[in-house]
Amino acid sequence: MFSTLCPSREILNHVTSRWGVLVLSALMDGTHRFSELRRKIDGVSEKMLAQTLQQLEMDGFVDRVSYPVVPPHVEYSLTPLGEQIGVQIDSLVDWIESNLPKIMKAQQARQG
Amino acid sequence: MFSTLCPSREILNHVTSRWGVLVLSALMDGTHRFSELRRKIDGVSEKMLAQTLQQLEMDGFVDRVSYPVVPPHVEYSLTPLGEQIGVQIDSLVDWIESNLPKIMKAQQARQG
DNA sequence: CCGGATCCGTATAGATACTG
DNA sequence: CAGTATCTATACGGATCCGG
Repeated sequence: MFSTLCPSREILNHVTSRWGVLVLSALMDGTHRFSELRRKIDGVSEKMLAQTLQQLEMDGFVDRVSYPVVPPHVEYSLTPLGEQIGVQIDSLVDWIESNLPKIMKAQQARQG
Repeated sequence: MFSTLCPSREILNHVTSRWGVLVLSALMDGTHRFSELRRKIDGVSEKMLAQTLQQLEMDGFVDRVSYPVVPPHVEYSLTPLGEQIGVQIDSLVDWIESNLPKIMKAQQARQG
């Protein structure tokens, strides 16, 4: 188990953050604009989306391309590194979705 | 993309929480006592460890066995469901660890 | 003594309103 | 449209207490 404040921990915290997971998963479908991501990721605020995208960009997982037009046009996509970690994330998300019935049933059994 | 406050989101938040990831990963090595986990997971406070273990227990990923002796003896282990999701988590953690050099280099390149 | 529960202060996550 | 500024909520750590 690696130690506090080491780089791995920072990366892990960014990637597994509440919105980091969903952003990476969303970008697995391809390039998206800011507002597209905002609509696609239910419940995310503008601030958290911007912040999460900046973190993932600094970590080298997300590529940001800004076109100098008005109104602004910015496109986000995964870098090769981002696609690789996106596979891991999607695997986790898919596992939860497909095993949700089992999980719920296990929760219920524990209640009784 | 599933919506806010749906069960999948809750599970995902627990599992990918700051300490949830590390607890699941630690328990992949087998049964641990509370204090063992506390030592193994660098930087976790007693409060957050207890809280995280309770969440994961309620979700059906962690099994808690308390022996009525003095001093108290409590053992934590993964349920079958927990082991399955632990595999996903470990896969993610391992990927980050083994790709850390690449990630750091990508970060550096972005700085220059 | 171990495994928590509880209270409190602070740091960060988060929503809302505003700007270029 | 794509963000920032400002404000509020909650996550978190630390100290303390407690029951077995």
